[in-house]
Amino acid sequence: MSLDDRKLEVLRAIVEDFVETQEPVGSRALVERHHLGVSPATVRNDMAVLEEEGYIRQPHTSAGRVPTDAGYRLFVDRLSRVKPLSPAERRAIERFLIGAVDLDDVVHRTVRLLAQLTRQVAVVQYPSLARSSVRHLELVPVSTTRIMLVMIADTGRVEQRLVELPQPIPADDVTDLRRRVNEKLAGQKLADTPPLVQGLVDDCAPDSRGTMACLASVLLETLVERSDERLALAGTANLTRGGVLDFQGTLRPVLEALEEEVILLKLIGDLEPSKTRVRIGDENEIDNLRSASVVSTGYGPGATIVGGLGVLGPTRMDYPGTIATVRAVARYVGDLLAQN
Amino acid sequence: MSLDDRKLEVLRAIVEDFVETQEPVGSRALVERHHLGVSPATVRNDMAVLEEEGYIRQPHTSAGRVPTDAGYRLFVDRLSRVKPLSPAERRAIERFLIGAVDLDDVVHRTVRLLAQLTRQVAVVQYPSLARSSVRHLELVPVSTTRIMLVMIADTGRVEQRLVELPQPIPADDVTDLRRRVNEKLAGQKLADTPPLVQGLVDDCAPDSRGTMACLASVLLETLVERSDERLALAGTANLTRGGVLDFQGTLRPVLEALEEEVILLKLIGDLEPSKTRVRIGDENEIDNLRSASVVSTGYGPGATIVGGLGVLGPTRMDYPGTIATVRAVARYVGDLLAQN
DNA sequence: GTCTGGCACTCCTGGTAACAGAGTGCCAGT
DNA sequence: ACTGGCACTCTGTTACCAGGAGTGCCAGAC
Repeated sequence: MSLDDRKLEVLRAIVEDFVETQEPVGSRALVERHHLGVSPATVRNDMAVLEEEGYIRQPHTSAGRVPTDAGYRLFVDRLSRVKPLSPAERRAIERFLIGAVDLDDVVHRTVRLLAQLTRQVAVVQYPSLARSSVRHLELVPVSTTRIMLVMIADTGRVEQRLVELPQPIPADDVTDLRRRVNEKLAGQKLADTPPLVQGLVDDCAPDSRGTMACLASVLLETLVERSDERLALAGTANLTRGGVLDFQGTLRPVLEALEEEVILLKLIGDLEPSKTRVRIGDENEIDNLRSASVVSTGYGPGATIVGGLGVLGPTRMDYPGTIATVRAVARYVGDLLAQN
Repeated sequence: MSLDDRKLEVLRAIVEDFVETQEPVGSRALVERHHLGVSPATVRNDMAVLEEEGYIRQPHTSAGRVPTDAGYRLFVDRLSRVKPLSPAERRAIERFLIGAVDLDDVVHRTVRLLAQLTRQVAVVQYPSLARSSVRHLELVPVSTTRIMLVMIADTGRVEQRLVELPQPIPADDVTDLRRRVNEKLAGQKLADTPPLVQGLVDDCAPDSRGTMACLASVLLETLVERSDERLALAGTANLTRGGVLDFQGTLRPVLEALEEEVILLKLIGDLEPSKTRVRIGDENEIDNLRSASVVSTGYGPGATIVGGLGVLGPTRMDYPGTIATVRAVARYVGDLLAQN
């Protein structure tokens, strides 16, 4: 059976009230706060159906109703319009992001901003290397048999690794090496580099091939394979809002999950282009986060995506507002990156 | 009046029992668990004195006694021997730290190790720039009027900043600039560089002075003044051990404080050479941490100190064990850095 | 068919009272 | 200087009760 309009309206009212008050909502309060034009008894009948269908439940007999994960899901998918941001929020975003001096700063400001605006835990992934391109590769002789490899990506990220050489190398050769490497790789997407790196070794004169091979392996390992996606986190203190009620009594599992970078990356990493993703409660694959919801999206200059960002909070969260904020921040950060 | 030996012994017993059980300890339990050779009544008299002196207190009339901050202080200063680490712990440290591939990795492993061993929140400061020396400065032309400045410190830290030039600069001049800058600064302690940087500008030919001044200001700003000491954090989930009892009911202020890098740096940053510092409860200047204790120390290769590390937990913590662990980890990390 | 008012029922909440247990302070006695 | 004894105080638990909120269901109205 399908739910008629009024039942959906009742569900929306329940979600909105519960999000606001944090308390199970009963039929009387509902008709009073939202002018539904029907009596409590009618609402009760609707509620019975909604409960039957699994969208709401009662904590105990004769308590009000509380949305289930499925209820939130329906709410998000069909019952809510994304709230436009207030001018104050827009201003806050702009004020926060202009004046960032480097990439680190951008990421840090962004994550704090996001945490502050949504009043939840915010996560921002650094622009992913795999999706960036090489701006420049620098080779710095540290000793005769060691050079420091520094890669600068177009997003501003910088990565460095020490390369141990099999044999001493004269300074002039380093210059030559630098030129050759840059000619081949500068401007290329990192994801496209592996065959090019291989080409570099193949094109090499036999006497310097050992050195180049060595360099190449570090290049591959560091810049491509090693998926050390960094990220920034802020707003954990927001978990304590709403007392012990959210997260079924204990922050423990949530805090644990937040410490695992791998988990966080999985959370905000699955990016579909320009789509905001909402995972509600049980929809999270991570057991520790079964009592939490995650709103995430990708960001990047223009239409390309170089990283993800998002927020995590109790399932009882203001989805429309949060989604709007996450999207807006992502867009601003993308624009900011595009300016470089 | 001074406290005689038995009173001190009673205090020690109270601290130890309370740390273990988390419950106010009464006179009867005390004589049973520690063979003090006197009756409960006697212990009660001693307790009355200890309370008079401010070392213990009763949560309410006719509850057992609980140590005050002053009590813990006395315990740490005079009543406890630093516990030697168990062989298992030593092995854990070694196993954890070997295999670190770069500085980032070392710091991350260290902070997790520390959190795991002490079962508290761990903080590790990256090797401070101010205390490091310059290994190499690299200048990378990004466009004709922008160059990327990359500094590599002897601790392995790398910092980069973009420099906007007042006028276009030919590639050869960049090479020259790089040589001059390195000749002057490579190998110098960062703290010593400001006058040297000034010297660079003064020695410059007038036509390139504008460029050099520009570079110099970024150098000063970025590498010296900007005290963007980074740090790593782990083990926040440990705050939830001991239920809501520790931290007087709410993690809120503690989590907030942990988000402020400035605060954390202050906590573990005040380093006196090779001394372990213990701040107990109210001794913390930060209001949010009045219910917490911090054990911190400096680390670095040999006798020099390049950064701080430490742990934060409830005042009710195992001080001897924690102090021992913090020291041991700091020493191992120092040795590790010395190997580079 | 759909909605509504009424009613009995369930369950949570808060307050009170009673009680056992733990711990103390103090005092007189060794 | 220590100890046993005793009265006192406070907590935590349990039981109980009344009040309130909310439901489910049913018979009747539109």
